[in-house]
Amino acid sequence: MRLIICDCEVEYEGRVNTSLGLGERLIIFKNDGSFSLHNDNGYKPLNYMTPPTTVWVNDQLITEMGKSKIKSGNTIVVRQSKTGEQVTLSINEVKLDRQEIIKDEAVMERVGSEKDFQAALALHPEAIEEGLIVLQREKSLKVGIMDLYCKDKKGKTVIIEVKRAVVTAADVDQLARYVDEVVEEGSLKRSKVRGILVAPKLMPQAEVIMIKRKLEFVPISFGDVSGEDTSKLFQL
Amino acid sequence: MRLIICDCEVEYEGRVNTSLGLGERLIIFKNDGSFSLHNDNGYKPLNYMTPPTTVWVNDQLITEMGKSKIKSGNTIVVRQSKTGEQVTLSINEVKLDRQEIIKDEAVMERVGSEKDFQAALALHPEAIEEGLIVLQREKSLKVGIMDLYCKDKKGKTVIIEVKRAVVTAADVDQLARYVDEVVEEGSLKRSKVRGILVAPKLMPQAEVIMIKRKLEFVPISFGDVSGEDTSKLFQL
DNA sequence: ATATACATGTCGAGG
DNA sequence: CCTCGACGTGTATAT
Repeated sequence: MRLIICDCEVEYEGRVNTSLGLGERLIIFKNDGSFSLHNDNGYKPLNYMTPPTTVWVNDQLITEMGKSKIKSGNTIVVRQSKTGEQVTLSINEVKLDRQEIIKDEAVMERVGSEKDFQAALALHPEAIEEGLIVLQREKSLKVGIMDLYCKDKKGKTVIIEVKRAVVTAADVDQLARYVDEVVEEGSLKRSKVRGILVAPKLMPQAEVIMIKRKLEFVPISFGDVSGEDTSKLFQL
Repeated sequence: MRLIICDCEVEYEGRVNTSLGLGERLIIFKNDGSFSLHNDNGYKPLNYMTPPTTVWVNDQLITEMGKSKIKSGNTIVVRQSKTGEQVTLSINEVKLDRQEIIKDEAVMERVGSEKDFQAALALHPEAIEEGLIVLQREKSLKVGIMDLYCKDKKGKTVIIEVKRAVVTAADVDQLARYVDEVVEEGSLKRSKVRGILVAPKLMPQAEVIMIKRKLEFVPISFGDVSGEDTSKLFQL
């Protein structure tokens, strides 16, 4: 990992074009070829590049990032090998330049993803509705993959779409497509198939569409069904 | 901006919980309160926090980031003031610790956004279809805002949804909602209202829905209509 | 390689 | 403050 703090101008040419006048920034070249450029605001970079990249300093290809010299007046080009997108840096003054070796073998553990939520609901379908039985998780359809395929206590087919955060209009339409396909493919009556959105929150726009498409919403968050101490997850 | 390279363990408790065992990472505390933690892969941080934050070192509130001492054995807590989400760092060994002042007044210029594309299309509607007239941009509806409100040469109402990259299923549904509202609110026949997706590319799933909802797709990219040298934008 | 859906999505504009 | 839609979205997973 190479850290450079410098006064520079920056151009990006790719899916859009951006340009940034003179200013001091932190530049990070990582070992995997990723590049990012930060000012003093926000956790996100102003410009970036995903690997694989090639880096050129004054039209000279850099093979070992740690050994290249960078000084005032240099032009650095970071080029995405696959897409050809590139960032061009015009270096005015280098204020810090360090090559650091950071060793990290750890793998991040994560609890609370949508998959986790879905799994918890599959174990406790009664949290959604009394008498609900989960027949299959991640059932494939032509138009996508439904989260939970169920039957309710009256024997109706129930298709459940799980969202860890908020249900949007797009999510409702997605569920509506699943319900449509199940009705059509199974030659069922629409009244025999229910579609339920399970999430902590529903956007107003989504609610309108939900009602229009005769779908249902059950407000549950991961904490409600995870049981354990993982239940202290935040709801924004 | 404070840069710290250290061996540490990391926990995040918030919308999800994450934990990361011992390893060396780069930590960035920015002036606006944002926090991020990087390993040597990818331009994205492993953990991060958006402002506003408060930072605590061994339960001591830090008021000036530049002046706090951080050393082996310390516990650093970065807390999102509004949401309460927090990252907890257990510092094993500090390998680098620098407080840097970086001044950047520049504002990034950007060309090629969807707004730009929309504006170019409004100037050259003939690129979409001969005889098309743009009546209004960004026309408000109950269910959202349509990009371009037009009439075709036969006098039919045309609603256009512009995408700078790829049309997805969600985008088609979005346009379908707009068409539905215009038909219902204006008590029009569906056959008198057209919905057109303008974008460089259409996903297969999106095409299926498009056909089912009787919408149209016109393949155009920003470069085709921008005319100038800004036309060298990439299509992934 | 391509398509699909998730993300601690974040961010900014508009009401 | 909330809602909504764009983002150089990136990223993993399944096909």
